[in-house]
Formats: sequence, C-alpha cells, structure tokens
Amino acid sequence: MKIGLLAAKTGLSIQTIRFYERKSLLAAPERTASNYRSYSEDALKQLLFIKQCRALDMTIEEIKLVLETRANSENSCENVNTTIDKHVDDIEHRIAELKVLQETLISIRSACDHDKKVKECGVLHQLDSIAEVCSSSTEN
Amino acid sequence: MKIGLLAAKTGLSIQTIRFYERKSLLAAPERTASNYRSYSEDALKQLLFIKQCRALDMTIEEIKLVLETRANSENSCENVNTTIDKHVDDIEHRIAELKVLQETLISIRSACDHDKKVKECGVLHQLDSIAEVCSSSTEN
DNA sequence: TGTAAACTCTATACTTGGTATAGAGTCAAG
DNA sequence: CTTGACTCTATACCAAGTATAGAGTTTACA
Repeated sequence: MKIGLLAAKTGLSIQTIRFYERKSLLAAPERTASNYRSYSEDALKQLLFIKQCRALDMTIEEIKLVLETRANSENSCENVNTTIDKHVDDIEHRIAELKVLQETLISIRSACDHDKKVKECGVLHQLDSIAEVCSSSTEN
Repeated sequence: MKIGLLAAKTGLSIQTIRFYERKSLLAAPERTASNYRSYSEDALKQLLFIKQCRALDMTIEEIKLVLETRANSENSCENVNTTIDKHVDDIEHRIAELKVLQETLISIRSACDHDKKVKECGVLHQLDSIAEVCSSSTEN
C-alpha cells in the first residue's frame, strides 16, 4: 500500500505520516523500485494506534514509550499505566487553570457592558489596574 | 532603565522583551551611545499590561489589537470586548474537550488495575480496540 | 590603571506537532 | 505521447518563547 492510500485509510495527512517516520514513531517501510514507500497492514494498525493516542493528547515521546513497551508482550505494562496516570493528572491541572482563567475573564468582562469609548472602558481599566498591582509588588 | 532592570521589574526574561519588540508588541526603545536599549516608565507599564494579557492566554496578535485600540482614547472599545468574549468562548470549549478526554482516559485506565504484562494489559487492549473501530469506519 | 565579572548586543538554532511549499521524478490513462 | 495524479526530498513556516555563540561594554574592586 502506498502512502496516499494509507493516508486515506487512517485519516492522517501524507506529511504527517512522513513526519511520524522522521520522529521514529513509525518504522521506515520498504521501498518500491522507484523509491515509493510501501506499507504493510501492520503499519496501518500502528498508525491507528498512534492516532488514538494522539487523540488522547499524548505527546510523541509518550507514545514512543508506550509503543516500545508494547513491542514485547512479556514486558511489564507499568510505565504505560504511569503515562496514563500522569496524563490524567496533567489534564486535571490544566482544567483547573482554565477555570480560574475563565472566572478572571468573565469578571473583567463584566466591567464594560456596552460599547463605550476606550477611556471609559472598564475592561481596559481592569487590565491596567491589575498590571499596576503586579508593578508595585515587583518594584521592591 | 536598561533591559536587565526592566526584566527584573516585569518578571519577564530579557529574551522575551526583545522578542516582543521584534513582534512589534513593544516599540523599539531609545538606544544609549553603546547601543544598549534604554526604556521609559511607559515601556514598563506597557509590558505589565502585555504580561497581564498573556496571563489571560491572549495571543500576541490579540494583544496587538487591544493595544492599538487602547492607543486612542476616543476609539470604541468594541473589539476589546469582542476579543475577551471570544476568549471566554474558546476556553469554555477547551475545558469541555479536556473533560471528555479526562473521562476517556480514566475509563481506559480502569482496564488495568495492577502491574501486569503487556499481553494482559487492559489499557493497551483498549487503545488497540478503539483503533480498530476507527479502522473499520474508515475502510469503506 | 588593570582586569575580571556582569551586562548587553546580534544572529541563529531549538522546541512541539505538524502544515505547506518547491522542484524533481514516476506512474496510469487516453 | 502527453497530461494529470501521485510520490520523493528538502526546506520553511506557525506560536511563544528559550538557549546558545561570539562579540562588545560597563562596573566593581584591588
């Protein structure tokens, strides 16, 4: 199977597949006489696995680790679980951060309910005054 | 004030300040006879404003827009409010995405409660079987 | 006055996870 | 035989910085 078909089957772009090869996520495939990449069914499965991991927001390095672990069926799956756990943790933190951000933004936004002029805009004043607080606390 | 002091006062790195200048977020300052950047108090205020906006996860382009709007106090603050509203929306979406991800990860993680071998690891099996579902749906 | 440390300058490369080109070669259909 | 679709490599680009090399400058201290 050539790269175009593989791309169609996986829903990944051709460039992304080549990119994964460069990053050693996907083994370099056989080549045809004219130097075209020629993929096996295993490559298709591997790419779908990678796609699934990426959909879970795992980094390429994490996926590489999981793939290496998976390569030997006698290996302990401990670091796969560790990777997932760390991920769950990271996402929890990120959600918490975003919620704080969200509240801050909504609070700032509430300072200007209408379309005013810049000099009267509560949003801009808020952005400024928070900056001033930062300023005075760093000037010591 | 030289760049090192400005960096200390703002809590930004020297490189970041020069980076903002290259990106036209911060006007190029005067130079001393020896070509050192020499900043005013206004530059300090501007940087703190920028820092505050970045803390709210605004992109450099968005900040540039807000700064341009702010430059003339007679301007309407409409697009500042639009920017903030869009942001609130974006973050809401991102939080929702992350929650789905979180649930998926936790569900996958529950498939392997102990440190097993790869061939018995429910987590890996889950990752594989989801990939297969994708596969069959794209093979049509 | 000398010199060493600390500071600043520009230019460049690196990061992540791709995406988008250019320019060349290859293959299949009509 | 040629046109269009496909593939190849290499390179540049995105955001938002960070890190470095190699050069010049200023400051502190003896």
